[in-house]
Amino acid sequence: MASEAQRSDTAEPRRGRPRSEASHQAVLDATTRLLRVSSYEELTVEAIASEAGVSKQTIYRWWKSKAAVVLEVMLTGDAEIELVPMPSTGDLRADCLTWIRGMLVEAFRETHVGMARSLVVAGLQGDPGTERLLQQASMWDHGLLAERLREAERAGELREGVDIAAAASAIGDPLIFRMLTGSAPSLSWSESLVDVVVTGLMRPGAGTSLN
Amino acid sequence: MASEAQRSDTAEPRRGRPRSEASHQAVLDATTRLLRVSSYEELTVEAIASEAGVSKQTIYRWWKSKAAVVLEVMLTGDAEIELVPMPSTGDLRADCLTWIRGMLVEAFRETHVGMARSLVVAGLQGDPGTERLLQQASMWDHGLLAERLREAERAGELREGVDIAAAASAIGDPLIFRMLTGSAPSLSWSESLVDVVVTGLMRPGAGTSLN
Amino acid sequence: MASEAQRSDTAEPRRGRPRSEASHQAVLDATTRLLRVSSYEELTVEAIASEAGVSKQTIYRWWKSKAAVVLEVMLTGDAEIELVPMPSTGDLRADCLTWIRGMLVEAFRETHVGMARSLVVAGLQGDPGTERLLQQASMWDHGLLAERLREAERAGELREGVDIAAAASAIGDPLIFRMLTGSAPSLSWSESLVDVVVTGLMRPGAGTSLN
Amino acid sequence: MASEAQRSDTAEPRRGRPRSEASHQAVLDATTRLLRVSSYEELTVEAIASEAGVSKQTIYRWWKSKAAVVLEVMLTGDAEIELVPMPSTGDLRADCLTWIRGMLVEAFRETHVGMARSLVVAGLQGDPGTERLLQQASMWDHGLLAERLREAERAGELREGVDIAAAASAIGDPLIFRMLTGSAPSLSWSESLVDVVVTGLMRPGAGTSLN
DNA sequence: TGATAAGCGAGACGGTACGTCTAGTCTTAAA
DNA sequence: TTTAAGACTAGACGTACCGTCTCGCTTATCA
Repeated sequence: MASEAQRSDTAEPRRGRPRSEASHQAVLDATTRLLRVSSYEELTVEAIASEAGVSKQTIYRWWKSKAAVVLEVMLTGDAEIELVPMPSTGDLRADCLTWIRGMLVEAFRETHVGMARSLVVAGLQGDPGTERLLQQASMWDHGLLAERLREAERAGELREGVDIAAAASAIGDPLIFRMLTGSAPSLSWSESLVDVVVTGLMRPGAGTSLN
Repeated sequence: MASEAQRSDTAEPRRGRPRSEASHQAVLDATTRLLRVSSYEELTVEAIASEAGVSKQTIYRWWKSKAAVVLEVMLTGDAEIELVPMPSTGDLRADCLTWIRGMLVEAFRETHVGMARSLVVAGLQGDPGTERLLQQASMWDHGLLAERLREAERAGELREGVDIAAAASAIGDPLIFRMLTGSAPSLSWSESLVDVVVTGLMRPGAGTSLN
Repeated sequence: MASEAQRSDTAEPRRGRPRSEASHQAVLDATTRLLRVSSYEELTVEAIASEAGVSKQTIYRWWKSKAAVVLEVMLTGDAEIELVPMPSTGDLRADCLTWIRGMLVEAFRETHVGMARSLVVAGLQGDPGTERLLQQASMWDHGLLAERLREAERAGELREGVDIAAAASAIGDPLIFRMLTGSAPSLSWSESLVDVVVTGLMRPGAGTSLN
Repeated sequence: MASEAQRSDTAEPRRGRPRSEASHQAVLDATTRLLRVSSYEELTVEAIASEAGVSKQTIYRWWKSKAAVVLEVMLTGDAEIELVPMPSTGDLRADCLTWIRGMLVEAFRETHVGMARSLVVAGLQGDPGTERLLQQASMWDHGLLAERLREAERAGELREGVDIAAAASAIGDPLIFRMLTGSAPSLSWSESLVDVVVTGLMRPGAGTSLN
């Protein structure tokens, strides 16, 4: 990964020609561009090099595999998976429903599906290093969702002792999974998903059920 | 997929030498065997052919790619992903907790993780045909879980109008997802996941909360 | 070769379905037809079978290899390499010159060149059986040429003790060789070839030199 | 052919890693070695690569087919077809007879026969490029023979206007042809061949006939 | 100001696997 | 028993990428 070579924050001035930041960025850009039109499997290091106007050696000097390049693209947000904003009106159930309706439209766009697949395949290449990165992938954090849940927790709306991360996964992971298989769920399925989890989270009596 | 060529149920007598069922099965067996010790990436068609004592041509005659072979292995249950049995004691919450504790032990064995990864990678190869198969994969059905939920529904324990499939996904998909990334969740995380969803499913007052 | 299986002239009635002479001939015809438009290398047994409306097994039942089929086509004259007639006016030198001028036109047609090449390549496949056939190939006999020389010998025009076959080869082989390499010799080269050999053959004083 | 890529005598400095001359030579050597024990048909590109310690791609990078490799081996004399020396005692007839007696022994050795066959088969693969090379093959020049004939011509021993190349072919081509078919001619046949042609070449009265 | 040390694009290298092709054999049902 | 059909094993084909290794060149720091 690139970071390894840059970790010399204020260290010795590194003799020799310094790393070309232009080349570095060109590789990431080229990869992003290519992933928009091809799957991880179809993507080749040679194509990245050619598209970036960079030599293969330069890629291998800074990344140890194609998976590493793809993961850096993903994890540094170069591919910018546009997230739907999470509203905060005070009504947790309503906010989550608004959010998931937006996700159904946004997350199942072809480009995003392809990106998510690339990320997963790259992460599953069997290399322990990339695997670790996959686990950290911010994409799986369901960050905005978890944040909104924590807000509700602070407002005392939730039952005590529930695991916020687990609850966020209960809503977010099924969404991601259907994204990977390319089959967008129906609106009612999604709403029911949110309803069940939110109901299970909230203090009895607080808020209102969907039905 | 193999089934294409056999669809002539009662049709014309099929001239020429018939397909060798022995070879067909040998390929599936060999693939299963190899997948136990290597990842999808490491698996090669040549190795399958050699292990099965079959010529490469025979593989390509009946399957159009390595992904197709792997998917057939998975989807026909040749790889037999052993599921943890789902108890049915009458207490839905307790049954689900028992089940998920078993899954934490069983599903995160190295072999199962490898199989699940192979299935996903094979399904994400960008081919529309294999993609369709991935969506149908029985593995994602969370079959036993959904069945138990339906049983509770028939017993009138659940709130009305909830989508059983969505609820099963809320518990099952996070589990599969962590299986893919190779990071087994903690027991408390898993229990909280079950608790939230089951609570959200059940009629208020029915059953008891974990806390 | 086909002859092996036919030797039962008036023998036992041969049980079972009799050999299809039609298939036999169809194979030879198809081969001839295909060789007119493709080289020996490009010719495939499957193409012969398909063109002849015959199964591959039928071919292998009667011939032991592709080379054997091609050689039978050649050697039984099915491919009928049209020979230029050899005149016999009494003037050996003039007759030979007339003949070679005709050969320059006739033998270097694309079809004949292709056939000769196929014959040679088939014969050189390293199989002793086909090799023997190549040696016997009537094509190399320079039959008409040798016959005319013998006529001159009987007429007492030739020096004594010369080997007619060797002399025929001295004229014929260079012609065949240039046929194989696809480079037709010039008229003057050919005439000089004939002139030198005929001069060397004839009794001093008999006939007249070209120059 | 390899020469194509090297033609930049004094041209641009050739960027990138230069061609490995070691690999080039290793391929030619390996091919020569393999051809000594196997026919052209039996020779495979994979075997050449393996024997040369070179990758298949390197072979295909510089030669477009197996035929091209074999032809380069032949035409650059790497296979060194040992020629029998041509004496020059002043007596043309005697010299040619000495030469052909040597050829009968030397040229029909198994190795030479195999090489000649490989050269011919390689040249007859139907590719215009290799065909052209076949025509130029120095082997067919009958170089030493033609040279000796020209010496006699300069000495004024020959009739005027005869084509030396044609005469050399009249002796050399029949020899090559029998080499290809693997049937060594008899001594008397060979001597008669030489006698007829030399007699036809020489000025009447010069030299003496065999009989 | 030169020597030394990387980094760079280009592209050849040894490998490995791909998916296709053909040879020649084997197994059906029909004739 | 032979036929046409067609599946079978075996193995070479030529291509595509992989990840490594020179080249000649450029761009830096250090002496």
